[in-house]
Amino acid sequence: MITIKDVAKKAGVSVTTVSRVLNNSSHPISPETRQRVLEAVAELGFLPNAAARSLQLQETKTIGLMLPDIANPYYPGIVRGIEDVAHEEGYTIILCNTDRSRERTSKYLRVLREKRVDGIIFTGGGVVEDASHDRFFWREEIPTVVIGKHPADFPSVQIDNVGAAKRAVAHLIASGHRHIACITGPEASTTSRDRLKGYREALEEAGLDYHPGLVVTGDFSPAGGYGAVQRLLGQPGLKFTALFTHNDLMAVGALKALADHGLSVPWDVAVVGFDDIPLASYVLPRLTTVAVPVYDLGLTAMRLLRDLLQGREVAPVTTLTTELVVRESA
Amino acid sequence: MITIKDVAKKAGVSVTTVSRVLNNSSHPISPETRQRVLEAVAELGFLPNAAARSLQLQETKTIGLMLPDIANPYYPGIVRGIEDVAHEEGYTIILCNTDRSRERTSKYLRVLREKRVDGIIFTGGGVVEDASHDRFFWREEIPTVVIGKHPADFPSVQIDNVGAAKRAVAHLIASGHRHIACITGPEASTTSRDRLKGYREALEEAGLDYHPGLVVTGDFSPAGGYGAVQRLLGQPGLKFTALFTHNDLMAVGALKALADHGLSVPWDVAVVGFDDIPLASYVLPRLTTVAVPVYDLGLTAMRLLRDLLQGREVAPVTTLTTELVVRESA
DNA sequence: TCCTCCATGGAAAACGTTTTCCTAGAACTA
DNA sequence: TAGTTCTAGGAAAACGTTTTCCATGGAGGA
Repeated sequence: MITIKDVAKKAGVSVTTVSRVLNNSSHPISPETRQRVLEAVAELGFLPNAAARSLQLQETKTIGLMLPDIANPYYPGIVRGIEDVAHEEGYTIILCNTDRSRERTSKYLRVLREKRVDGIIFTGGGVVEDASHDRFFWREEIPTVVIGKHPADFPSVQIDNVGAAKRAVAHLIASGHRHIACITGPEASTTSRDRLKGYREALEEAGLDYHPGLVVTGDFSPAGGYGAVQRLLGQPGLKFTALFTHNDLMAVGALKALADHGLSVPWDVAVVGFDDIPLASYVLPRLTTVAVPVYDLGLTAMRLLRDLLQGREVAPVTTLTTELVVRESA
Repeated sequence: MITIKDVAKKAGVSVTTVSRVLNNSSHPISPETRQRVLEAVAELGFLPNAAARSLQLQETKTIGLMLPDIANPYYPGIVRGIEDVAHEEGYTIILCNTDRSRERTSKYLRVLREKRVDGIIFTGGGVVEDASHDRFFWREEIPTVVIGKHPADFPSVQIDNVGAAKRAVAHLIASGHRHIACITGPEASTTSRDRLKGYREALEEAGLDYHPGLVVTGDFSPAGGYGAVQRLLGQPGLKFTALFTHNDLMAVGALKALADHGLSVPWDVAVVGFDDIPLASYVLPRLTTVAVPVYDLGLTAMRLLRDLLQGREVAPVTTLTTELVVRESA
């Protein structure tokens, strides 16, 4: 590997000088010298060693991105948003799939700390039980911003889950539905809790009774949605004409389950999802859902982190707006 | 930040010794000393600085992953496969979205080289025009494995695109179809070229004529598939009862276009896609498609890279098998 | 003429590790 | 007993940068 010394030798100057021209330091350099250095750099194809640089500068221009699972279609949009501004700002991203597992999370956190990442963006950790764990692992203070909710008090970017859910359910009610089932995420998910809260608020506001039998818990996966619908349909006396699922993946599973049972959407049962993942508009019938601005979520998260790293003050929580996009399923 | 020196001081030993116990070097260390060091490490919460380590060891335990766009549902599965073995092997992944842009690609390549990544996994670069460009940027020899085809001769993991396409089209023919349209990817895509080749071979083998008017080019996106179908339908005398699209995303767009035209699938026109992205089995009608083992593609790519990094010989090309999964659309 | 200041450049320390030599004593071997 | 081999540990060089000082020579001011 070719180093700054080789460049210095070739240009007939000291490494100091090479470093200065490469970083266009304010220290004066004669035009001829600069020229010679640049030529040497080009001829040798020199690229500074980032490790050496980081060691000296105490910054890595790298950030860690922790999310549950990149294979979940909810996340790639976020990642793209993050990556686009990171790239623009000269940061590089280390991808960490946590699988929401405590072990994987802390193992990755350790690596990120060893690598001395400048910052961390964390998402999908809104799991109440893990509070102590999370706080524990972050004691070291590395600048962090969170997408969604998190027990520790990092700056966060979120959406108004309860409000959005409430509007979604209100839409169903406005369409005349009185018996609205609900498929939630895992019990521990704060996101799902908020969406459930919105569901209940919408019901209450419309003077409708909350019927616990109508809410079944899923796991945010299509299979979970499919199973949930089967459980719903399996209860003899249970009647419902609409379905609110806490994410699109489950909605898609639900759609299939409904079709398998010969129920047609939206005639027999209307369904509205949450997230507006890309596939939502391609499924048949096209899914009515709450559009979460995933790309923007990522974008602003990274911007916040950048501000944090530049020592600026950032808002403790910034809320992005969602939109109910009405398509064919409800 | 706390360093190895602090640990050494606290344990009353030299940094040499600390380093030795931390790396369980073969150099003998008395149990008591080891104990004292470990305690100091734990008490201080010391984590070695990876930059300093890399500088000395000349390895970063980091690999670069270059792909067109993580938001394309074809890729997350691959990434997961890569990440899982990387994590297991102690490697960390830097994510690079190239957008298939020459500029972004070379900018990222530069960063990866500055960061001295131990290796690179490249995918989605099978674009013939870029041969010189790619070769140029890789002249520096950093161990690389490629998923799919690539002009430079790196070890690669691929699938048999022509064979798979041929079998898919043969399936349509076996179902009695004689007029089979085809929606391709961009002209420059080698993947698409291979799939087109398979299409023609299947036709030829069945003694059917190849009709250029039946193949229209898309761009691997749903919108591209939608538009392609419209163009097909817009040609007055054109008749086709089946459609082979070069990826599922376009198939999904095609499904929608067909529905919008009042054509029912598979009765009026049968469609088969390619990739078997997760959504393929949730779209209605469920999509018949060629299942590409994306996770395994990533898995083996990373394993190959690991072998490469360990100095082992690896096969120049390893081909994974695909499977035609017949669902409802054809 | 002497002094000061500026333009230009370099030497060396520092960043935090790993590893190559060394050293010193203890335990063998002959 | 004398030499050799282990065991246990440390000093310092090296990895490749950036940056703080310091040096030199010429220009400008008195």
